[in-house]
Amino acid sequence: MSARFRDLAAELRAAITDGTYPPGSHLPSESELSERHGVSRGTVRQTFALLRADGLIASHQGARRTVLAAPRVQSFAELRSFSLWARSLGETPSGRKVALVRREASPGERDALGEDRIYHLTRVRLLSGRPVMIERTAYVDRVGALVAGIDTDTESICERLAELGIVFAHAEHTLDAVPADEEDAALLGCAPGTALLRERRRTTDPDGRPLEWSEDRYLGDAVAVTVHNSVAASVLERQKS
Amino acid sequence: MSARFRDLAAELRAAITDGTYPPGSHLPSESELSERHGVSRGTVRQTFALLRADGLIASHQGARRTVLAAPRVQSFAELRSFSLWARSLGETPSGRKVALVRREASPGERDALGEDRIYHLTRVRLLSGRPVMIERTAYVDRVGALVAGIDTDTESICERLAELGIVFAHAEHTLDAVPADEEDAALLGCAPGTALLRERRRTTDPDGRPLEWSEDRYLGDAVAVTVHNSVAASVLERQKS
DNA sequence: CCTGGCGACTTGTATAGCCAAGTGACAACA
DNA sequence: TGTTGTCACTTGGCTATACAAGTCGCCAGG
Repeated sequence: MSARFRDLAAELRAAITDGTYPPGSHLPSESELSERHGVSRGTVRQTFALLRADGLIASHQGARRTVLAAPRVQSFAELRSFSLWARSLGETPSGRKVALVRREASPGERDALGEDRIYHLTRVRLLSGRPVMIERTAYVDRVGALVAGIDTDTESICERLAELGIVFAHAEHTLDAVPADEEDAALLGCAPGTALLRERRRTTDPDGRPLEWSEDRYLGDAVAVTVHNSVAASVLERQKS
Repeated sequence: MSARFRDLAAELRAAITDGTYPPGSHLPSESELSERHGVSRGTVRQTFALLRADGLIASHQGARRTVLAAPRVQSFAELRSFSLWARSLGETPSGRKVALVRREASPGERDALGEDRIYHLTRVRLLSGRPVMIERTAYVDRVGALVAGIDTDTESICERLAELGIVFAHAEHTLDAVPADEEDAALLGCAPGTALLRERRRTTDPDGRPLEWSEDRYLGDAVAVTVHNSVAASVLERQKS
């Protein structure tokens, strides 16, 4: 169906997950896999490149590849979708729309999205009934028009947009800590000054065109963000604010 | 010197940086580059794979590759090394060792590092004289022994360890927000309860063996962390704490 | 028992070529 | 004018081969 090396990667991922190749064990050699699956060595190498980018395996010239860890599911999608993430934890996600307006873009929003008019959505997200984050998102006009047609309290925006053909491909996140202001405190039901984890996110489609610009604030004692990086696939930067 | 495709990637990165190929422009085709540089098309494709993993270019079947953004320097190394990062901002990094002891590992440390005895270092890091973070790091015995021989107030631990043959290859970071406790406040010179960005980090060598386990706390209004991810090279996970 | 060297195996890098599938510009046509 | 079809070009996917360089086990010799 899809490309052969993707199928093979999925197969190996599954084999790692089900314990055929536990962490610390060695994978079959390139030539063995190529013979067993009837593909060339080049295709097997493309497969390994995928697994390596995910941090699943280590490789060294001369030695067989080593399994480092079991695969984690869908990290990119999970990071963008509160609903997906919540369900993966066995929690029930919900939301409460505070406001959705179409308005002039602020200078920061115009800078991030490159448009003069934007849709702005404020939502409180709850995990099993408890408020844990505030979402303040500016959508590009084209996307915002679609968002306006979604029942944001019951549906997953991210999943609906995917069905409508909006593809989120890249995201840049900036994380820092801020004290809760009066509005945050009222929406989250915490004391003003409580430590919040702030995530500012700019998401683009596969061509690098901006789709959304969001500032989310999480209750510090309810949510953490984890990042995995490696010299091979480097993706992080520290920044002064 | 190094592999041809790495040289070519460095050359293209430089060309993007210096404006030869500004963001939004199109790169030469694979065949043109292969001919111009006297390499095969396969080698050119390896080059593009590197640039793509860094989020620098977009590619589509049938159309030439598009430049998305200018390259950022050294993200992985910068994230690990406070000194490198500070110098890249034009600031003067410094540190003050609070304590370095060899002791029994706590349960959490034993879990992260897999050893019973560890070295534990507490340091305050300053940016141009102002304290901005507290570093509390547990080193695996082998590495800690080397750290003990480093003048931690003047040298960069990370750079010294690299010279001594310790290679940091993968890191997993967990980020959340916490209020400053009494000790934090005293070390950073802020009020207790101030919002701090907490980064817990586990770093391993290329084979996945743990090297260090650190809990760093940043002044929220002085430092932020940025993360870049994409569907192609997915590296992030949100986590309940 | 330990050391050194040999050799089979494995991964890294590079080459050359093939076909499929998508893009984009241009020409012909209605 | 607007549409449609064609065609050169480009990237995606795959095969086959070659050699370099590193690893690991094994065996001979001290």
